[in-house]
Parts: sequence; structure tokens; C-alpha cells
Amino acid sequence: MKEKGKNFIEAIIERDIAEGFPVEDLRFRFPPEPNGHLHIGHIKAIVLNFSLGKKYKAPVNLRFDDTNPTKEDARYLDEIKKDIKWLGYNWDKECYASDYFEQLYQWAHLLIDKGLAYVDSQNSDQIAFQKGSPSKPGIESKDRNRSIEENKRLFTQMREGRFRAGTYVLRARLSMESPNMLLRDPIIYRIIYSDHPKTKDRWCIYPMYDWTHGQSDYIEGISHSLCSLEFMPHRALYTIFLTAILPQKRDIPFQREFSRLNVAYSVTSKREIKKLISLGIVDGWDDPRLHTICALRRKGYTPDSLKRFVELAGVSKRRKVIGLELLEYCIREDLNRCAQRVMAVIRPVKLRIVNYLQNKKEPILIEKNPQNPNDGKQKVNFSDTLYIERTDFQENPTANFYRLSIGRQVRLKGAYIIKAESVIKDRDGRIIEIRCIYYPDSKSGMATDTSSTYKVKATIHWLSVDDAVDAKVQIFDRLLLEDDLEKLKETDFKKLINPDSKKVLPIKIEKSLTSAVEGEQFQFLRMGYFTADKGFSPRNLVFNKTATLRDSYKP
RNA sequence: UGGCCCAUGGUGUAACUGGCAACACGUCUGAUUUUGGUUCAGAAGAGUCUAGGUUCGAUCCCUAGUGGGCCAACCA
Repeated sequence: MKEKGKNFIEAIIERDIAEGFPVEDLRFRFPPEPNGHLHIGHIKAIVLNFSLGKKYKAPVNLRFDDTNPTKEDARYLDEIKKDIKWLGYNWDKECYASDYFEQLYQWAHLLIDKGLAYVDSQNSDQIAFQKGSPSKPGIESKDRNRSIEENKRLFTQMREGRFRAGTYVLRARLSMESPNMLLRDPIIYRIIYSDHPKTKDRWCIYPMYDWTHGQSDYIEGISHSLCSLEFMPHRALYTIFLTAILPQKRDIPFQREFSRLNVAYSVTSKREIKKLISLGIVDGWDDPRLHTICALRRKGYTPDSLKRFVELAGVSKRRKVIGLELLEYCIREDLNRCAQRVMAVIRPVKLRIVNYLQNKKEPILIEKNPQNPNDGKQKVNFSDTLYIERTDFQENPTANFYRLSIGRQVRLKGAYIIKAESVIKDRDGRIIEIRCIYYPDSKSGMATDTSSTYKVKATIHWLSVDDAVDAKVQIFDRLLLEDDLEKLKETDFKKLINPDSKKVLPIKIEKSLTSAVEGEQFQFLRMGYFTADKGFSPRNLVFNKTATLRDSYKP
């Protein structure tokens, strides 16, 4: 059978293998910078690398790209590891670019020896100015032809901490005319006096990304270095540096780029997320309106649903935005399979059954999950006074509405068929109680063939008032009004925030739900999937809405 | 005015070394259903950015154009 859906990265690897690359030498890595939490875009890179690892039985390293101590923080290290583990992946080695600082430093000396690097004493503005523009060649630095001896002396002194930050940088001596701006003598070392999470104060010069990544891949024996499209222009540097420092051209890993996952109405830039947090627009990195891994987890997305999403989204080099529907589909698919059904009423209105015995409690059995009959049934008490959804009753029903209304009947899930007779309203005309009668012979599961007699078009869920417990539900909507964050200037930032992105509603839940635990997931019958929020306890009954059910009812 | 990358139904991806476009989501029917859910059956919807070229034949190869993206941080 022809293998379908193979993405272009896999195709490249297959081709390499076919051309003689030993399968056992395959090795991948996921290289996050510890400067924030992982988000949905990273999931793509994680899944891509780890599933390649799984497919070819190749190790996958976790490597922290920790070359900039001013932006990074040790606390993100654990968060990142936690998120990857939560997704269900185990890395082979836990590596740090900082482990290679000494080697990188030695290689830099080698580069100087080869006349391919020099110490520049100009400031950042001068260097930037001299770069020119894509269509205009740059100007060579006055220090470009410094002697090798002097370069080595200065570079050594940089490392020894003899200079203030910003006074010197080490630059690769490549080409000031290259159409690839990155090749116009890129800076590869800068002076930073800032404690590093791992190396503390041992270093005051730090290598730049381009001087670090390829070499790190090489040290770890990575065969295929996968990164997102924006690194494409860096590929030239990746190869140039590696060929410059290595004795022979064998075993050089290579970089391949794929398009990052852009999700509609989603903020994934760490900078923007930090801004949202500092402005108080969201509550933190795990605010369920965000698409960080911790936020998705808190909202109730499962690892399987997320992996499936990435898988369905595919891998390509096109820069496109994928809609939220697919994500929703994936979580519904997963939760439909495993979430227990419970009855909860989000917008309660009282319903009284006038011909049902007062104070009577009648146990009713309801399937925990119709997808898995083996899960068994749960017991709920039926009585004469219930809560139902306000939206399940219409005084003047529209044509396509077939739930409850005066003179009409519906089935109460798992119990009896009722007929609405009248409503009681408050002074403002708002319905406070719906009065019904029930048909004793219509009980769910009864042998009597009453279904045709009563002609019911809908089944609604309910909760006995006496058994209902007050709880809260948090309902989220898209955070952004505008799909394209880039379109708006900073000053307009607040204008693109959806003011109704979060609603907290008081709801009624079954008593049994009070013993749920944080992260436990349910289907509130007919209402959607909900997840017990972090900090959930009998004294803090808060659920997050994970996803809505599909609904073909169009009001 | 430079270089590189991309261009397929509404959306995201497929189509082996060229053989008249497939899958998923979404949409719409119908059946089943004690969730307007699930499941099942089916439908609509693109002639592959444009113009040339090569070829018996092009989504695929070539050229030019158009549109979009990336690159000029002591960020990664």
C-alpha cells in the first residue's frame, strides 16, 4: 500500500536513507530557549521531532538554547520539561548549549586563526549602519583587518572580563556584500555581565545563536536539524561555520525548515504574552484563553487531542493560518470517547411537576458514557422540583424549536415525559417557574410502548433542586478580535482584545461532582465538555469550559 | 533596487521517477439516536495564481510576471 500523507521532512529523511545514510545514525532534537512557556507552535516541533524519533527508533535530545542570560530564566526550565512530559514524550539526553561554551570558545579561536573572525570595537549603531541594505553592499569595519595576534589577544581579554559590556564583539569575517544580510560579518560573541542559570558568573562573553546551534547539533550527533521557516537564511551560516571548524566535511548535520503552526486568533509570541500578562488582560501563562501548553492543559485539552491536531494540520513550507475548528474537533473527538456524562444546569430555571409527589426522591440511573456501556451507570435523584436550562423553554416557540413550551412535551433525560402547562413570572415578566404535569407511565425504560403516544421530539437534562449544588463555570471565547496581530500597532493593542473573552457564570451541578479532582473532565450533558479548574476543591467548585458540543440547532 | 522561500475547493494538507486532483475540518441532505451529541449513508464545493514554453500529455519540469512571507537584533 502506498504510504500517504508523508510530509516533506519525512520524504527528505527517506531519501537520505535510500542514498545510504545509516538509519542508526538518525538523531533529532528539540531546542527551546528557556525564556518563556511552550505554546501550541512548539507542540508542532515537539511532535515532529519525537515522532520521527519514534518512527526510526532514533534518540531525541532536549536541548536548551541558553545563550542569552538576559532573557532566560531557570524557572522556565522545569516548566518546559513538565510540558513535554505531559505531552507524553521522553527525551534521550537533556542538553544545554551552555555545556558547550568552552568548546565553542575554542572553536572561535580556531576561526580567528583561520582569519575568519575579528574583534570589532565599534558600537552597535556603527555596525548596523555599515551593514548597508539588501540592495546596497555594506562597508567594511575599520577593525576587519586586525592582525590575528591582536584578535586573539582581545578576544581572550573579552573572556577575562577586561572590557565593559558593549565595547567589543567578535565578528565572523565573511562578506560585506552578500545579498544574505546575515552573512555581512555577523556578530558571534558579545559581552554580557549577567548571571547565567547554569554557568552562573563563569562567563562574560556569550555566543550568538548562529555560532551555537550548528555546533551543538554537531556535538550531539544530530542528523537532521529541524527548525521553522524564519531560520532559512541562517542555513548558510550553519554550514559555513561547521565546515570552517571541522577537519573534514563528513558528519555535518543539516538544517531543514518547516512552516510554523499559526493558529487563528492566537497569541503565541512570548513577548506579546508577557505584555498581556503585565497589562492584566490575562491572568498568567496558564490563562485558558492563551495557547501555551499549560493554558491548553488547564482549559482541558488532552495530550492526545493536541498531538492529533498537529498531525492533522500537517507539515509544509506554506505560511498559513489554521482555524480553531480543527482544534475543537480534536478535543471533542477525544473527550467524547472518555468523558463521563453528568447533568449540570448552566442557566437554571425552576420547573415544578404538579402531579408528582412532593418530598419524594426517586433514584434514576443514567449511563456514564453511551460510547462505553461498560462504564456503567450513575444514580441521580428525581423529584417534583427541578432545574432545567432556561434556554430549553420558549414561551413563543420559533418554528424550528422543538423543546419545551406551553402545551408541548419533552422527555426529562432518563426519567419521565412532561408537559408544560403554565409559567409563573416575577414583576419584571421574567419566568421564575415552569409548571408541568408528568406521565407516570412514561418512565424511561418502561416496557409500555408509550413513545408513540406522547410524541416527544426532544430530551432535556435536569437537576433536582434539593440535590443541586452551586458552582461556577468559566466560559472562554477568542481573546483576539483580529486574526492578524501584526496588523495593529502597539497603541491599538487593547482594541483588538475581545472584551467578552471570559465569562464566569454561577451554575448548578450534581452533588457527586463536588468530589471531582483538578483536571478531571466531564461532558455536561448537552452543554459541552468541562474540566475542573486548577485549585478545584469542594470549597472551590470551578469548571472551565473546554469545548462546546456540535449543535445543529440554528435559532 | 538584492537574495531566499511559498502559491492546490471556505480552511489545512495529498497527488510515487509528469498520466485529466485525494484526505481531513467546515458546510448541506437523509437514517439511527432518551444528548439538536455520537454513529451511519450521501451531497455540494477547486480544474491546481497568471502568461508563455517543453511534452502525446503538467498541479508536478523551464521562463517571465503577479501575490504573500523571511532577511539589514550585541534575540532565538
